[in-house]
Amino acid sequence: MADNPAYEMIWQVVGAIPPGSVATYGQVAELAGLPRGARLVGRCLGNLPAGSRLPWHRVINSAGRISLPPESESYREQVKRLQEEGVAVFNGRVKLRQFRWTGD
DNA sequence: CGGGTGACTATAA
DNA sequence: TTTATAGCCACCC
Repeated sequence: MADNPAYEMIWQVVGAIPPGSVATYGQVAELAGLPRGARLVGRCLGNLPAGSRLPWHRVINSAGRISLPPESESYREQVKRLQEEGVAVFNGRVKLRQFRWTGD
């Protein structure tokens, strides 16, 4: 687990994003109680252990784009998973960005 | 303690 | 629409 309690909040919020939907780093941070913690969310996801079941692929940046280097393996993984959930992605840009929130 | 870094954002041009 | 700038904050030298 994390030493930083904020990480657990982030994990909880990210894990609550329903399939077929996406949220921005800033949105996740705010819901986690970290109004300016967008970068922390990015750091947190970057620290995720391989094999984590957290749906990190549902988190994108405020421009509605995937925030990973297009040539990276993680990028392809994210696009693949999103498309499998029915989220349209075109050249790194996510269409249908319905920030559905079931409210926890 | 200081400086650099980055899966971020908002704003301006 | 794109690029440039400036804030942001935990983490790592």
